[in-house]
Amino acid sequence: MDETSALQRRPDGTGPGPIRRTALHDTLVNHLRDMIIEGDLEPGTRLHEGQLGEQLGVSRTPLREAIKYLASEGLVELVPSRGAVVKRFSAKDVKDMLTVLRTLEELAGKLACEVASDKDIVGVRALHDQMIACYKSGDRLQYYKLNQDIHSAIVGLSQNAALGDIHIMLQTRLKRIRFIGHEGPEKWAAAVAEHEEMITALEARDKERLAEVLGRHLFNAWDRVRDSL
Amino acid sequence: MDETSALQRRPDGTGPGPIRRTALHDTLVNHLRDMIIEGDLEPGTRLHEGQLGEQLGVSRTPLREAIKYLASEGLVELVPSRGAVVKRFSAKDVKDMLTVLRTLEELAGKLACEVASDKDIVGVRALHDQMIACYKSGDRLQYYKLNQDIHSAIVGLSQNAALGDIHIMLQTRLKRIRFIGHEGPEKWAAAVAEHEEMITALEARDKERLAEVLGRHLFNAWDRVRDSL
DNA sequence: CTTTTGTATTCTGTATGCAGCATTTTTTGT
DNA sequence: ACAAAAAATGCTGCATACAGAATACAAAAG
Repeated sequence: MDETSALQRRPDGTGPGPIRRTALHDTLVNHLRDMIIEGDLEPGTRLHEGQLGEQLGVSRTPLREAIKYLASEGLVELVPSRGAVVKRFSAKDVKDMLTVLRTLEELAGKLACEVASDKDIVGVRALHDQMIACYKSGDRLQYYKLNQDIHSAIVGLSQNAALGDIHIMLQTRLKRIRFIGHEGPEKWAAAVAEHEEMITALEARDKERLAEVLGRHLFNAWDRVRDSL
Repeated sequence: MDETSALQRRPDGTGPGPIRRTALHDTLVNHLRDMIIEGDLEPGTRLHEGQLGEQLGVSRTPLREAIKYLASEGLVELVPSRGAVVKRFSAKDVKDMLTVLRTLEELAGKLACEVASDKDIVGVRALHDQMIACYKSGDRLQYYKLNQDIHSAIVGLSQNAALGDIHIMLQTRLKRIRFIGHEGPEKWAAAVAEHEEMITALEARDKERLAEVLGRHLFNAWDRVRDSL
């Protein structure tokens, strides 16, 4: 087995040069976050510093720092004298998060209609068209990714940094849930229709309509995942 | 001036063993947060690990972990190879945060009217009465603290953990700003009047009214601090 | 006098070592 | 054989040590 862990190698594996271009801290945080989101580390799992560190090829010190960072993000929980465990979200937790997310996206939609430039709106439209293409070709994974990107992009249009921060945070906490919820074809179609409506409202800069669609979209999202909890 | 803060007993001290009941991590995080909020560490200041550690009587390792935690909270910024600096918020940043906070408190108010128990509402009323007493006696510091407590309490009534988390985070980021903004007597009176309205609406479980007052209250708060930026 | 370059110092980033607490296993008493 | 106590194991929490990067300083060249 290759002793140099994947963490310390460049992602694209291109030629020689500095092994590390991004700070190890960020890399570690991202990697751990992905492991949690993708279920490599299930909720309730203890984050074993020694073992995990060896597995990733780093010593305990930077690993602990990354864990503390994630704890502040709310993905893991720190238990005194006992380390960190992956946080477990109840159905109510998820519903609560979606309630907040809904309100925030409604706000973002309204702000976006007010302050976004035409060019930026065209950019979102482009993402949307890509997403539709993925829908038609049945590329679920890419669809899912673009879906998230679109929502983030709309939040970005609002040009409110705090709103962006919190949105990302909530999206991250929910990602693991959504990762599971694979809705059936008819629900999928409904979601796509909602997206069509969204982009139309945005292009028309119709604040109220956009907010309403965004809210409904998330409400339906809750409906789609509630069974799988 | 007491230079040695009692974060931890020094090993060379001959006194009885250091009594550590709360985890050092939490203590450090809270202490650093306070230092930032109260202006001991001004925006733009570099967090000097060696010096700061010696000052607080802890080694660099737990200090760094606390800093990473605060970085995730958004109070400090991590610059690769250069450590951490206290984050500086522009006037627009503050306005953006207040915009989000406003929306969240409106949501919290509506939810609170729906799900809060009568007993809990009585509890908020008690805080309110205390605060009024502080207003009449001119105790600004305690007034300020109770003010925050009331807002947090209303959010608490909504029984939405995610909402609570985010609210605390935004309040924390804004605390330092508010710490500066000392409004004059007439504005203070206006704020108190708004609080009276709030508690009335809450006791009547009047969702829309409570949301409206909370929103107006924060909008005015922005007016009160905008000059001092 | 200004600019540049080489050197020294300081600070961050990471690894390692040690002590204390938790938990589990073994031992002992009934 | 079973329960309780005691020892042993493993892990976390903190401190220290070391290496590399960045900055500050100084000397030399233009």
